[in-house]
Amino acid sequence: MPELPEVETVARELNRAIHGQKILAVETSWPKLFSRSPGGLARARRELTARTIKKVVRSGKRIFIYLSNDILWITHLKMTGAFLWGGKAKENRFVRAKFRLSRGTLYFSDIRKFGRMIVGKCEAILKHKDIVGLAPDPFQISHPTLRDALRKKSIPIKQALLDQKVIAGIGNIYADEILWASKIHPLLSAHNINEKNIKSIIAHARRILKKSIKYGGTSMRDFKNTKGEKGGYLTFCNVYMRENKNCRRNCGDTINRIMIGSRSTRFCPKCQSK
DNA sequence: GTCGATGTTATCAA
DNA sequence: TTTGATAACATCGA
Repeated sequence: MPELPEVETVARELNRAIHGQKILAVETSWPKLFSRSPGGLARARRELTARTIKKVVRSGKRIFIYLSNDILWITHLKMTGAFLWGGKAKENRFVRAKFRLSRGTLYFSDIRKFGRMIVGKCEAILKHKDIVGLAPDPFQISHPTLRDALRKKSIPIKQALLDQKVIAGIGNIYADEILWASKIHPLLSAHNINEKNIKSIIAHARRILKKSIKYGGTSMRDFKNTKGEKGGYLTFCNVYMRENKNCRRNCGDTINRIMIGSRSTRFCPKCQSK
């Protein structure tokens, strides 16, 4: 599910809901959730238990939870991971872990079990191979940084935008939306991108992602916020899930769907010329 | 029942 | 360096 706007939505809600609380216990039926955490579940549980939650923020597509004692707890939701908190966040059969906090239980639900958490001393976790080398997100990245990263790639721009070491936070939905807004063909080679393209990509990415955050992200099937509600951005999508429909620029053409790097890609052949 | 597709990404072989 | 396949999993719809 979750790309930058969805993860931002969750991180903000989580920060409001759980900051200041203490982690009393960690219960899970899915130890693999911590398979990429140094020392696995056992050590993660030791690091988490009895810590106080200082703040929750988003970095790229990941949720960073800063705890007392310089502990950092990072979660990647991957396709279907979701944190659930409060009223409607009832237990469901996809709950893989429960975090008993001072004022309630935080549930981690994950239908496809791709989600992963890593926990440890902040300094060490920031050097973890999954974390080190990640690029800035569209709000942080500078024009020269993105230009240099793209220049090194001879892959289609669509694929480059999905590379978290080029620019973080963009996934399949927003890559297509950003390219449509920028009138760039998704197969255009990344190193053929010009200065105007870069400027356009950054500007549209910021505008689109900001608006999606405002509407709580895009829900196709599974994405839910911490209250179990869907996001409202899908109706604003111009290409995602709109194959064979009219281009919203009324150019007369219809949205096409092709595969790029084994990901579905939607675009308007008329507006997005090579 | 079978097949293909789904918002992500790590890993490995060619 | 890049590409494609595969794997991690489960669900849904045709």
